[in-house]
Amino acid sequence: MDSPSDLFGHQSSLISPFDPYPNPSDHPTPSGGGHGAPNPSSRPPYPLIHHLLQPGGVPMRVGGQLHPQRYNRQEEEEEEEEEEEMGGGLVGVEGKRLSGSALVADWSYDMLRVKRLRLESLVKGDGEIGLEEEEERGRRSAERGNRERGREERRKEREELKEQLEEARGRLKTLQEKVWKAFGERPAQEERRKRGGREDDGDGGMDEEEEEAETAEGITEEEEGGEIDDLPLSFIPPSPPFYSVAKRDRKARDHEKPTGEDKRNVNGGGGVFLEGVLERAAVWMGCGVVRGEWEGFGGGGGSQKFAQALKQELGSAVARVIDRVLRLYTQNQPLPPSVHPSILSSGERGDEGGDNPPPHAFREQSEALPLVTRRPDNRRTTLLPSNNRTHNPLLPSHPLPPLRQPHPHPAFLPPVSRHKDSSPFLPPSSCPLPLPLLHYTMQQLFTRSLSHLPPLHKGNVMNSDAYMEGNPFPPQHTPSSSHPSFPPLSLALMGGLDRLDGGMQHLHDRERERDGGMRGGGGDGGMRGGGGGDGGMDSGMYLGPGSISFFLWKGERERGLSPCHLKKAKLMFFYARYPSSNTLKTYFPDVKFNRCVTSQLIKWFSNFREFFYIQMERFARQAARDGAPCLGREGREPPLRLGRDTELYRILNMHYNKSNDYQVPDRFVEIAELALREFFTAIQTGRDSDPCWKKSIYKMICKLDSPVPDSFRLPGCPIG
DNA sequence: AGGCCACCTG
DNA sequence: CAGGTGGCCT
Repeated sequence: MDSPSDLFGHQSSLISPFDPYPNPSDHPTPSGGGHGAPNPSSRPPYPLIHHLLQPGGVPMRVGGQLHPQRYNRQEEEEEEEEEEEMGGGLVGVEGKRLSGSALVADWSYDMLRVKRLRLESLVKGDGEIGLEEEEERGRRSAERGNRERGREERRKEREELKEQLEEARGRLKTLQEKVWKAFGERPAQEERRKRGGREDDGDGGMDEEEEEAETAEGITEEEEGGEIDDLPLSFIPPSPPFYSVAKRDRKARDHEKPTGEDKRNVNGGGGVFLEGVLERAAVWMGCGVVRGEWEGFGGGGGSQKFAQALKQELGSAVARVIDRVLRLYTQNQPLPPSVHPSILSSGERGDEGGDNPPPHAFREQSEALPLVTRRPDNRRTTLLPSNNRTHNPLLPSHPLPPLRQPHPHPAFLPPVSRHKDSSPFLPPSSCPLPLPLLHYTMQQLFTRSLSHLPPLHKGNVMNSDAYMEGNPFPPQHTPSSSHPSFPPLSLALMGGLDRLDGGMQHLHDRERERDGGMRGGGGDGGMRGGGGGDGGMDSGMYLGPGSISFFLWKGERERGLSPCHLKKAKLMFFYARYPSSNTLKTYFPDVKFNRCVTSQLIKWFSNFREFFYIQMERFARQAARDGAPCLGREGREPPLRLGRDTELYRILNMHYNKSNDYQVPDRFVEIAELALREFFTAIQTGRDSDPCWKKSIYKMICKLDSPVPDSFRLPGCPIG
């Protein structure tokens, strides 16, 4: 079952698989009785924990009695120890295994002691019965005394816990208010009132009476189990933004956790995000307090744990909010005055920045969503995907359902009709819709997100936007082995949460290392561009000290390429025919890049291009020969148009989108048409006799890479 | 020299 | 889709 340590992947069983006596029930119990009990002396009793078995070494054995509660407390203490170990990151696995073994071993030890006493009493004859009874009476009396002392101690503990609870409540309240304040939201009281469907008194928070009653009644094992059962809500790992409800549900099933709250968080208004965050944090805290895990907020471990819990929940929620806001922003946000539309075309023209755009705005945008592409001459140029929202690949090319796009904007009309007459070397650039991500503070983003969050939409055939909604993770991303990490974009924007984070410097270092490698230009010369045009591919990904990199789960980037990555690469080909190695690194965040992997990915795209060009040439020749009956419906489609009902379209879709789970972007259709016409013209004019006749076409295609949707930054497979 | 490319081949 | 090769570029 989940426990607070789950959150950090430290749910390592308290019973070590290497423990020679993994299951206490395997050992003779007092009630089970019977002969043939294992002789403690014949099996060296728990050498690993021998020192713990020394007198006074095991606090839970009170007066030789078994105290389940004490065991529980011991267990909790050990959990705390584990978490402290995690926090410090200094204690290895052995330490945890040791504590788990100690627990079992002590129990076994007590069992054996009782068993031995019973055996002794059985072996002794009737003559000794009187003495035995005397001893037994004395022992019982002592046990009664011990029990009473135990009760007394427990009562004191409960009182202490109660005090700690009160203190914890106060601190939680303070924290909550700080959180609300930080996000400019309504006060906590209002929040609690709204949440208080089950709370009649409007007192908010957890039901105090109920909770206190629980605390006062003492903590039985059953109640402990109940508390633990409540935990999962608190320990749902950070879900990736755009994680579809269906996938979330499946994921949640894997976690054996209820999903209602998460669904609500996804579908509901933004306020519910924080609601869920604080609620779960409160649940966490409540559990921790009731279970006596905390030594008070000032006790170090407790406050740290709560801070981490709160941070995690906030991080998860904020990541979703940010991504949703960004998506909404690309749909609805008018052009801010600080960003001039011209930067779009300049960026797209490959002007390498230049002096045109307002430097700060330009840089910030390019930091957010630059796109590095490459020319056939092996040079790179940095484009500005965020400015290319005219062809916003985040948006479906067809009209959205009303709920998804309540305020249609002319800029989002299908781009085909707009650009078909433009020069093939000048990518369409009308009606730019920049994305001034970093002009908005966290608070602004959050506030905006709270105002209008449309419900999710999921269709059978996913367009790019739907992809963003429902980016699942490949089957191999099992909950135990991998938790989704946040997309870098969110990571960059989530730095505001760092204040809640203490350290995790080693993770940050790893993140910085990754970032440095990418920003350093990868292996092939890096990016060009003057002015403030390019801040590097991942400038927006830089993570400050103690940053959100905390949310990257260990091992996330320790993988090579999988069939899912191939699939993703194919889908990515719709946007980028010539992705740079930096681009690949950006959009395959769960892949550990080395020279081999990079080459592999580049080879894939090389193969994709090869197939693409072969088909283009083939159909162009066919069109030149037969008058293009293979393209478009005769008499209705203009010549050399790649209708979605054409054979070429079918072939391309079959190759790059075999499972048909992705709608081919209009942009790709445009580019295919363009390539088709170029091949066609070259063939008709006889240029194809030139051995280098294809190069110009390649060069053209190379310039037409589109921004890859941000959703591709998510790790794993794009479509389930 | 190393990276990336198109091209060829299996 | 992978392996190999040669060309081009930095």
